Amino acid sequence: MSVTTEPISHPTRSELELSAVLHALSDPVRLMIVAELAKNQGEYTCGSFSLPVTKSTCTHHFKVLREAGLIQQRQQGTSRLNTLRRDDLEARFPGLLPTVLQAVPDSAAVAAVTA
Amino acid sequence: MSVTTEPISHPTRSELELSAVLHALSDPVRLMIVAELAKNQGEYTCGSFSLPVTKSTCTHHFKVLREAGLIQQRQQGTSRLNTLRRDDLEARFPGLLPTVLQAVPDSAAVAAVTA
DNA sequence: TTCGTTGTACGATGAATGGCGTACAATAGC
DNA sequence: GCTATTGTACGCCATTCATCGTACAACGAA
Repeated sequence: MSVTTEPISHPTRSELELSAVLHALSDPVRLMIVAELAKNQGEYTCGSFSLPVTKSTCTHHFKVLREAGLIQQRQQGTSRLNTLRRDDLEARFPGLLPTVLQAVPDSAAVAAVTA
Repeated sequence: MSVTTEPISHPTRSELELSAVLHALSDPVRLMIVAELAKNQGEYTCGSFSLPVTKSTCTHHFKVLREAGLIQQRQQGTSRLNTLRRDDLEARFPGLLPTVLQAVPDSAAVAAVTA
């Protein structure tokens, strides 16, 4: 990708805010992303999700998720690898992520990881 | 209050949507309201919360909470009594409400029930 | 009946949001 | 070196959102 030499910044564990996290999760597209990341452990490129939006909108959603502290992004070559910040979330808001994920409707599973 | 003869409508249990619930909870003011309602069992008038916003903004937030299915509103005289829809939420999204409430910072408790 | 209380309705406003297209930067591969 | 891939940046747009002020409706109490 590009990164334009800007370092990828993430909030620290203690900076995580409940409102921000809930807001990040309140969008269906972002909920799909998180649900997919949660389903399989590991790192996934942005492009590996088949989302119902364009590339640029995707970038936007990943940015929101990152800034809210839900995901970690790491640059590798031209792609950006995404990981769920399970541990940090669990430490700050115990049980929140698993509970929300359990409530995600299966219809959101349409966002299958294609790669 | 007024009600203007409009009946108060609520979504049914099966109509509750995760995104809407999370969105409703993603605002600090609404989170305070819900936290306060959760702390004490029972019905509370809108005016019994000391919130950092004006009356009209309050009305707005209570409406959002009601339309998302988080609270139940019942008219009694000039006031409107609010209750948390614990059972419905628990049935539809098990564990969600308790988990979120547990994550609410104490600073939100500033919104004390005055009456 | 006349206030005072409680809360809604409506309209305005500024900020944020989600969406898109285009341009381009960085790297991988040929 | 050239090209394809991956993803960001930026600008634009329409919509939603949180907030407020004012007006007013409904009811209780004096």
